[in-house]
Amino acid sequence: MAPTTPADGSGRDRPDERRIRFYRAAVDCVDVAGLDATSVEDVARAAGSSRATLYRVFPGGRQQLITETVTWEVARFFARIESAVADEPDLASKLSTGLVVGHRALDQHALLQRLLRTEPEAVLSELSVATSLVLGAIVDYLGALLDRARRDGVVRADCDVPEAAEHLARLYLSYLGSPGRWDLDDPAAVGRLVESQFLAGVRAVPA
Amino acid sequence: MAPTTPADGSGRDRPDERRIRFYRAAVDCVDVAGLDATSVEDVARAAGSSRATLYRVFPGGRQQLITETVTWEVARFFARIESAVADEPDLASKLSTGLVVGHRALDQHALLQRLLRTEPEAVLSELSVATSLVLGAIVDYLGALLDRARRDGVVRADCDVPEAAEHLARLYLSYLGSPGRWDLDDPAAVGRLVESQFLAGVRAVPA
Amino acid sequence: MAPTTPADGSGRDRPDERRIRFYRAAVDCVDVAGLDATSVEDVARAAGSSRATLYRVFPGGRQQLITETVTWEVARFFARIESAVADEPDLASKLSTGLVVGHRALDQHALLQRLLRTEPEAVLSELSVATSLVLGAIVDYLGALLDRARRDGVVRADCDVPEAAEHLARLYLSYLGSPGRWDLDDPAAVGRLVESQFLAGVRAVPA
Amino acid sequence: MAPTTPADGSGRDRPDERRIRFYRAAVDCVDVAGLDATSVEDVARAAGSSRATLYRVFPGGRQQLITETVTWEVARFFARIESAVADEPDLASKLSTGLVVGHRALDQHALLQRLLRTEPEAVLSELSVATSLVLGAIVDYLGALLDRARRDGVVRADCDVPEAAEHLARLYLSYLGSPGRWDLDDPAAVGRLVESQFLAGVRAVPA
DNA sequence: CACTAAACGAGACGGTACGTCCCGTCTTGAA
DNA sequence: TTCAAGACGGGACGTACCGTCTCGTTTAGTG
Repeated sequence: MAPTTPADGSGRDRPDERRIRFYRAAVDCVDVAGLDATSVEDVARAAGSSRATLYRVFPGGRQQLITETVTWEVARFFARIESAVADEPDLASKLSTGLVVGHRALDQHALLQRLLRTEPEAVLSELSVATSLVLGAIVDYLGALLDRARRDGVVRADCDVPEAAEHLARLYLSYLGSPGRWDLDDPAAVGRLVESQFLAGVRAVPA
Repeated sequence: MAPTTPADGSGRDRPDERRIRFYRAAVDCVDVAGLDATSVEDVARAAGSSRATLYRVFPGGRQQLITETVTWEVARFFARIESAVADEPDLASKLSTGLVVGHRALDQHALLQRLLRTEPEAVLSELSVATSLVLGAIVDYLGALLDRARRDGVVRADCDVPEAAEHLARLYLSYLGSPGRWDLDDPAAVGRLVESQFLAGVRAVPA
Repeated sequence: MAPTTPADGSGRDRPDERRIRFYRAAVDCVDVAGLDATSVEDVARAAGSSRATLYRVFPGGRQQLITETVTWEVARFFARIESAVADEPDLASKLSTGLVVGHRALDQHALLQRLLRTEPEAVLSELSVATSLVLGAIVDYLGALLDRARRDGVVRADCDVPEAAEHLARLYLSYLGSPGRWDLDDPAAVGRLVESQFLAGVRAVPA
Repeated sequence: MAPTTPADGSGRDRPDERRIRFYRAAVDCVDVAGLDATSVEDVARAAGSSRATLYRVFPGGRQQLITETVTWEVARFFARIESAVADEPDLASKLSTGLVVGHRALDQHALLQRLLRTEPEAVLSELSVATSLVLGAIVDYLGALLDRARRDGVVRADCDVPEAAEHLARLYLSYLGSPGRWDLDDPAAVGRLVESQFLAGVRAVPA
């Protein structure tokens, strides 16, 4: 629970860094004690700051602090997935890897784990709020991929790209959130999942 | 904010009725003032009871009250959809009607609206918790429908029913939650959505 | 903490016995847990009864129960001293024995000890209330003794008996309550105390 | 029931003043409504403060507040007597005046009156607790007086001063608390009381 | 011996106060 | 000026107890 120290040794840091230090502190605290048991005082102390300063940075108080922190953390979560997927060559492998990596990251993500386990009632909401934004981002990302795939002939020419992208994004988030009968730790199973549920409708018929 | 009165004029009612009276009171309060601004006292008063009794009924306190209330309300929400869908003849129309009715209900549902608008951070979580249960229920429901549809020859014989049911359920919840580009108020559009995104993969090829 | 059982085996007993059973139960409870930590429920259970019955016996509730119990216990306390003193032949020895026995009884009296130690704020009051009554009783008792002593020539003939009796009673209660520099466990010291402080003014001058 | 205002107009005052403001508020409340009917909230409001602050000042809660308040009030009570007695020339008149003034003060003291009348069960206890301290203080005070009186030849040379001082102190408190047959409003009677019961044994025999 | 009346145990309930905790605001003093 | 430190009012929480009430059962007297 050591205070998240500033990046440099200087006493004062740039506003953004200070803001992020609060994010980190909030994540740490929630990680350890849960959301309800985390007070503004706790976060301020963990950030090596005082409550007064926290309220100066987040005039909206606790509410704003939590909201921004979750948003920030979710963004980092998906950014990590995106970078892991960047190297994959084609759409199918990007989807598969995205599911596997995302699932593993979710497993190892202490914050989300903690929250989903003990207080599902507070955090997933934020995540859900973020969902629409996230969905849009993923739709854009997949849209670009699909576009290229169609030009490459991997995807049916009559495929409505935006529609299909949204469809894929929805499925991706749905399976990532609750895998149901699918074992996302098994790459082969994930491959089958992607093939049968995600891409069945868009694959170009092999001549 | 009139107290939700007991069904009958008797002073004492059956335990279940009293519990449900608390549910109703909680829904009303959250409806009016929001979740964070709703105190245990408020709910007790709205239920025509006292705080002490509320704590006797819900030893878990505020947490238990909220959790049970949201679960109860979500159950009622889907029960309403189910009954609206009961009369529809086939799978496609059930799905379409389910989307339309569900979307409209969501629009008119003051509680969820209120919560999604002002405090997304608390309620969707509950909903998310419920999601797994809800998903399971819908999967079962659709599974039975698909089974019969396959026997009737409407669905491909080689369709993996459980897999397809889960798929449909996921899509249903996803589109219900955030329709994206689709206008769920337009039955024709919904028909196209169901046909192209939901059933494309399972339809028996018309001989 | 076993319930103080009725004197006879019958289920119902005379009202007075039941009342006294409540007194005993209250004394036991206060003895063990202190006054503030003793609830009406505790006393009722210790008396092998129910709260409802206790309220039927003591309509004044907790207040009445406590008041009556303390009064009863104080009466018993002084009654014990009186019986111990009954056998002593003359005034001086009655006073001495009364001090010694009273002091020892006070030491061994768990209730008063407990109360004086942990919650001086509640019990001595009752005792103080009782004081006026107790004072009167002791005055009467000592008045009779002095009367006879004067007739016997042990006490000066010009002694104002009521005045002297009150004087002695005051001194008795004062030294019993807080012995100060006197060791009430040492009979010789008590003898000197009685002689010098109590009786110096009333002794007949030996011819 | 107007809030006891701070001495100066400043918003913040010295800790001691605030503490005393709580004392005064507590005395006022108990004065008006009785001890049992006085809640912590009442005292806080009467002190122009909040419950939270009261608990910060008195971590022991209601118990500590009451105990300290009674101690403070008793000290003020005797201090008032002491100052009234300061001008009297000799021991006898100091005792007489002390009895008269103390009796009158007791009569006019709303708090003690109130408590002795309605809830003897709570306050006298505190007073009793204080008794040992008070007794010691009075013993010291009277001891000094007696010492000088003996040097002046007013008191017998063989008088055991500490013993006599304690004796007088006990009598003083006893008669002050319950005057019995003596009318403490009649200075002549008080004079006789002091002469016959207090000083008879210590007076130097007029040559 | 059955039958009624009263006493009792059990427990739910409203109300109230307690002590704790935390939030958001404010002031003060030091860097 | 900016920040840390911390006091303060306000308010909700969960707990505990009180005093009242209603049940259903047991006990004791009476026809």
